Amino acid sequence: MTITTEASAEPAEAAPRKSRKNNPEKTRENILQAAITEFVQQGLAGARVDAIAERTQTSKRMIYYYFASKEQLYVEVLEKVYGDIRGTEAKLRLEELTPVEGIRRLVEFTFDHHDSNVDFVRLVCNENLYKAEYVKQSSVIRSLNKSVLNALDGVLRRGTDAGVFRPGLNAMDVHLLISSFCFYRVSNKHTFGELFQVDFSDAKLRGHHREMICESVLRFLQA
Amino acid sequence: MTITTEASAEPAEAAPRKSRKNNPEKTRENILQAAITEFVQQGLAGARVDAIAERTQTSKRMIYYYFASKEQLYVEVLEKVYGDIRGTEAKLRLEELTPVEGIRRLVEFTFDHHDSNVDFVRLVCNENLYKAEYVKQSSVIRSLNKSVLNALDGVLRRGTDAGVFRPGLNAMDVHLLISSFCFYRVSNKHTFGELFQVDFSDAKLRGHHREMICESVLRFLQA
DNA sequence: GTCTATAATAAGATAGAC
DNA sequence: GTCTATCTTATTATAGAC
Repeated sequence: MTITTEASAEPAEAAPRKSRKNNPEKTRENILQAAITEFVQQGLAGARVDAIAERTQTSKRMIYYYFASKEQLYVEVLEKVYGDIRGTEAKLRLEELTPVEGIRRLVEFTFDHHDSNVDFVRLVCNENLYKAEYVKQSSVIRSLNKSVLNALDGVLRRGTDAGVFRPGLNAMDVHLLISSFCFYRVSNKHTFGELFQVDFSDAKLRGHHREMICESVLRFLQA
Repeated sequence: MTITTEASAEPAEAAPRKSRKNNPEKTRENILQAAITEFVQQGLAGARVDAIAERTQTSKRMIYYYFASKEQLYVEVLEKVYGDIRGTEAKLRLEELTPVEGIRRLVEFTFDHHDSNVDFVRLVCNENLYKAEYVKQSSVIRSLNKSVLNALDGVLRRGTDAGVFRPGLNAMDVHLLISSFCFYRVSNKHTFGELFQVDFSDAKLRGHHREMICESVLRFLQA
């Protein structure tokens, strides 16, 4: 009589079965990266599942296998891209700096972040064209973004207490001021560049804008 | 002998021909308006020619008859929307005001314009996703937008000469500062609103932002 | 888990009558 | 100039073998 023969026999037979390089994690990640590229370049409506598949080392079938639909894949792309920013502000350690230097560091960080993450900016633009429909679908995304306001609020308070910043300042207002400039400069570089014949990717202009937004914000806060 | 009989006979025969309400101008305009609505809501890739036709009092065939393709229709939509702004800045008569009041009027105008023209903002966003590809195709659009810089430059000069504004100011920088805030507040209201749980259409907040950008710009210019 | 082939449908563009 | 019907292609999604 053979008891539990099956279990002991399996492992030996499983190996020889042509298991090339079945790697679910890697395949999923591979699809996600390809999707980011496609969605960034084409938007949700413009993106083609076939095109995503072509950017992949796997097939279209796998996209549906892992993500069920184009829309759900898009939501996961959003979550990933938004997630990449999480915590980065926390690492700025603004509380170790003087209020003025803290603002300067935060502004410069925000500027650099947008400048070097065109993909993120484009996805957010696309998402606004959809009235944030997909961002709203994700419970993950909403849970972020609160750390920025807290950090900023701390710096503002210290500055006001020290008398270098005026009283009555609001963290969300200041964040809006900083974000709008940093975001717009990237999101609208093509139309603005065409209409006024300037090149926003020019390093010199970039540096000038970086300094400019710092000065602008600091003047806004000034007592 | 009958000389020029054809010309005199034509008008009488043309009328009885069942010309219901053939109005090329009106039909064209009708299509263009429908297209604006559709492109604003869906973007270029998302817009459906069938959907545009449904918004029309005419048929899909007419869209191709007048505009040849979806893309060309889109370009004409862009031209129309950009064109609507032309000249409006010129009517501001900034030269009649003090420099500070001139800036205030320009900022408030820009703010109000973006706030009440969400359609324009959305189309520009969409256009940036296409890297201004279609704006570049239009020779009409580029010819605009120069009046703003001239008007602004005049105010800045007068302010600097009067000693109320600091020297070394650049019109494009100031325009960028104003535009970015006014544009971003409208373009990103959905994601920003969702992430920070605020409603940008709230009248009170709107007034607050209007005052805020005025103050921000004036502080930036201050000597 | 992965592939190829294909179904089902949607969408841009056009034919041809009036 | 305008309409209805349709052609053609592209695209999302799935079936079924391995």
